[in-house]
Amino acid sequence: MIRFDQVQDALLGEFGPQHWWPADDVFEIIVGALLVQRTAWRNVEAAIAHLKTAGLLDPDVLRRTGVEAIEQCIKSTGFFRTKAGRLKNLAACIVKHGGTESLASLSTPEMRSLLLQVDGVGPETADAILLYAFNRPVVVIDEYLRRLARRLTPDRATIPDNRIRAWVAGTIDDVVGLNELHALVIAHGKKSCGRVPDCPQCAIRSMCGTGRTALEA
DNA sequence: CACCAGGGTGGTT
DNA sequence: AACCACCATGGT
Repeated sequence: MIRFDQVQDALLGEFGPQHWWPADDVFEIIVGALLVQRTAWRNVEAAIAHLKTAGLLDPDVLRRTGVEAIEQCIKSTGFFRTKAGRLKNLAACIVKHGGTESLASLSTPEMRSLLLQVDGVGPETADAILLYAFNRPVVVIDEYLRRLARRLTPDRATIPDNRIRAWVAGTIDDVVGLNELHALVIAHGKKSCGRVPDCPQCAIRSMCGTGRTALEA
């Protein structure tokens, strides 16, 4: 089986450091993780700037703010009605448990199940929050990673999420590495080679399938 | 014009 | 359990 740290090295060589997450504040990272659902990041930046200007980038404030005001700020992210409600759900959950500082004392499994109880937070968003906002060593699994894992196997077999987790964690188990990996996987997936079978042009090519691409065969 | 973007939910087979 | 429509704006 291909070592995932080698995959990461190859991606790093091709795409360079991604320096995620582009924020310093914990709650801002959490808000960004929610708003970026099915949305390009550049459209999230404007929304966060609006929220910051309006003074809404705080759990206790956001929790008690009307949805219309929130919708106005986040319109650029799409699904703004859905996301305004989800932001309030998240803020309410955080306040209920004493703020981000108190949450930080929870174990990773505890925090994960807590996040998953919030309407609008699914597995990927929860894991992104754990990794990028709370610095927990978590493997964030998205469609890009599933696709990548599949093409790295000899028979292109679909691999269950828990297997992907174990596979990645086998060689990448630290926060910095997992942080960089998720960002690199997305950078790779967004490029055209990420959608073409066996990555005919990129650094991953030699690792796909049996080690030979369809083009070389 | 069509298609995609750092998903999740609820309903239907 | 596997699909499906839906959410909705902004860029290419």
